[in-house]
This record gives sequence, structure tokens and C-alpha cells, in this order.
Amino acid sequence: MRPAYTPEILPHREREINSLASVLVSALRGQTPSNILIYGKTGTGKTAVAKYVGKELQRKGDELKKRVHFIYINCEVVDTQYRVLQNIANSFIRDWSERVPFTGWPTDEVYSKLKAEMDKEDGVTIIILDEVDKLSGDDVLYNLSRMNGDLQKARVSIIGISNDLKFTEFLDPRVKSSLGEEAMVFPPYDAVQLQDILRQRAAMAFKDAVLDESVIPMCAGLAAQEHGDARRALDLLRVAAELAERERSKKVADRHVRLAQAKIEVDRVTEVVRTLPTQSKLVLLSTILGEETNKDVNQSGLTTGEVFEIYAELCRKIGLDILTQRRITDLISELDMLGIISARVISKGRYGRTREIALSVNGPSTKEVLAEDELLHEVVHWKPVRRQQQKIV
DNA sequence: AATCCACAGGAAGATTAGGATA
DNA sequence: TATCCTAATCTTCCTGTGGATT
Repeated sequence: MRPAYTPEILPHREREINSLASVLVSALRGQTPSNILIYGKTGTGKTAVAKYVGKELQRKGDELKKRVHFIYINCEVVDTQYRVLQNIANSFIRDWSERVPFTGWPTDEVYSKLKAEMDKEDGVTIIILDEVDKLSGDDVLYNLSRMNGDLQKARVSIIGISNDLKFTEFLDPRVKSSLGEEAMVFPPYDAVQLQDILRQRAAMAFKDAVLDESVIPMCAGLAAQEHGDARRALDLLRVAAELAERERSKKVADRHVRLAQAKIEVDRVTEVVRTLPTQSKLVLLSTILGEETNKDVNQSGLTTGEVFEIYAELCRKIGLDILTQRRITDLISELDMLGIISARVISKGRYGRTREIALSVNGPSTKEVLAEDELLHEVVHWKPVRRQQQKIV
């Protein structure tokens, strides 16, 4: 049930598998397949399909005695030019003493080593770059895409995977044209398709009849509402089962799914808040504190100015530089996009135009997470002093 | 209809951290 | 190891604006 598991059968991705395979089969005839870009939101099976087709191709290649290599790289983990090249090069080198070290070599030496090794091995190499958009600088892509010109015998083809449809807009036009020779878009799953996926996995993971009938449709439905993310659906089912197990329940019921949904959301928020930069944490804390005091006075609608004042006060208390209000505006937008606060622009007529800021998560528990930060520890329970209400003269 | 508040949010430049390169 | 580059962060300066009030 875990996201890392890649199943053997991918329901409702036959079309994608076939079209990807039809581009790549030319590798079996010794030709160079086009480079491909795969787009799709999270949990639409991009990685699974790419890995699956890659493995199949390698298997067929072994049967036909054609050399087909297949390398998977997650660019979120391996995000610099050096490390990408190093990774690819090392996948060709058996002997540990020959391997490219983590650091020390000039980048172009790694590049020529890689070329040498590939030519020695011959055949077609398919490189999957997952999360290409996380790669820093487009040199890597440029170098890899022009590699075919530098190689004597061997050939490479690149499969880039991205969940950002506008990814290529910021790319060097040369890279863009060579990388985007073929583009594929993976559509999100609908609720019915998600049910099939869940059923297939559930059959492997659970004993018969431990799931209430409605559990799978419910997980599928909830995940379908959130852009048809299969990973989300599986998480829901897994967490629901874990919760049921923990309370020694014989069956997994709707109730557990609902609890699971709440737990996943809480975990997500906790994680996001914990990893926020200090300044953003302060802005968030200011919002919480501001909302608390506003509630006392029964006056709603926290404005940018109010949050900024509380923020500035907090900074003074703990001796941190105060950022400008312009910057705080942006930090507020970021928190809004992360979904932990909501900020919408409203007009108060004569009294200006501002954003109305409200917390969209639980205040007290968020404070606890913020309190884990040493710097903030002493101010989490501080109460801002209400300013005088502005008099209308 | 005109005014004017309290910001929103764009443009451009300064600063800085960390990786690339010599 | 020194310095050059790049990307991210932050500031300064700015123009724009919805609608209650005048």
C-alpha cells in the first residue's frame, strides 16, 4: 500500500503504456527513440508507467540480445548537473574502485568518463528524469540532449517527467525542441478508475472481507475530488486500515476513512509548518495571535496591516530583523497558497483595500508546532495589545 | 461624481548563499 | 583555494483600485 511500491499491473493506463512503448520500441531495432516529455498531476501514474515500460523494454532487449539500458533518476533527490552525470556514469561501472566519486572531479571529466563508458557498453540508453523541473540550471538537460552528437556508437534518449505543464516555457529553446520531440499528458483518474486501482491493491494487501463494502468507493470518491490522485487514494485506504488496526477493530469502516482523511490533513499541515522559514513562521504566528485577540473583541477580519504590526512587535521581542510590509505581503500569499491561511482581497470602501486574512487550520495545535522552534518559544503565548479603534471624525 | 483610504502587487535593483569554474 | 555565476530573497519605489464617504 505504500507509495514506493510499483505494481505489475497498472489499471487504466493501457493507452499511456502503449503510446510510450511505441515511441521507445525503436530502441529494440537499434535506433534512437525520440526524447519524450511526460506531464501530469501527482498520482497519475507517470513514474509507474515510465518505470514499467523501461523494465519491459530491458527484458525484451535481453531476449533479443539487443543492448538496452534504462536508468531512473529522481531529480528532486539528485538535483545538480554533477550528481546526475555521476549517477548515470556509475550505473555503467561495476567495479567499485572505478566509480566516479561524490565530489572531486571537474564536471566535464565526469561527462567524458560517461561518454567513454557508454561507448564501451554500446546500445541505447533510456534515461528517465523524474521531476525534471526540480533540476537546478538547464545545463544538464542541454548536455544530455546533445550527447548523441558526441557519442561514437551508443545512443541516449531522455524521458522527462514533470507535473508542471508550463515547465518548458522557461527552458532554453534548444533544449526545449530536443527534449519535447514527443509530449504526453497523463489525465487524472476518475472515481471509478480509482476504485479499480484500490481493489487491485486491496486484494494483495488485505485478507478477504476486512474492508466494509463502502470503504473503497469512499476513498476513491474523496481522492477523485482532489484531482484524481491515486497516491492520495491509497494513502487514505492505508491510513484508514492502520487506524482500524490500532483500535483492534475487526473491520475497516467508513468512520476510519473519515478519521484517516483528518489525520492526513493534520500531518500535512504539521509537516509544512515545521519546515517553514522562520520569517514565515512569525507571520503565521502573528495571524494566529491576531485572530485570538480579535475574537475577544468580537471584531472579525484581520488585515495585512494588523498582521504586519503584530509581526513587527514579535520581531522586536526576539531581536529579529523586521522585513518590509511588501515582503510580508508576499509571505502571506505563500502561506495562502500552502493552504494554511486564507487571504482574499476585499475593499473596505473609504477605509481602503486590503486582504482579509483568516486561519484555515486549527490555531492551538498549530501554535504547538510553532513552539517547537526555539526562537519562537518565548513569544507563542504572548498577547498583542489592542490598538485604539480608529475614530471616524 | 469626486475623493481618498490602505493597501495590492509590478518593476528593478541590492544582497546573499551555494554551486560552478578556473 | 579564489572568484565567478546563478537563483533566491528582500528592499525601494511605484502605479493602480473598489467602493464608502463626501
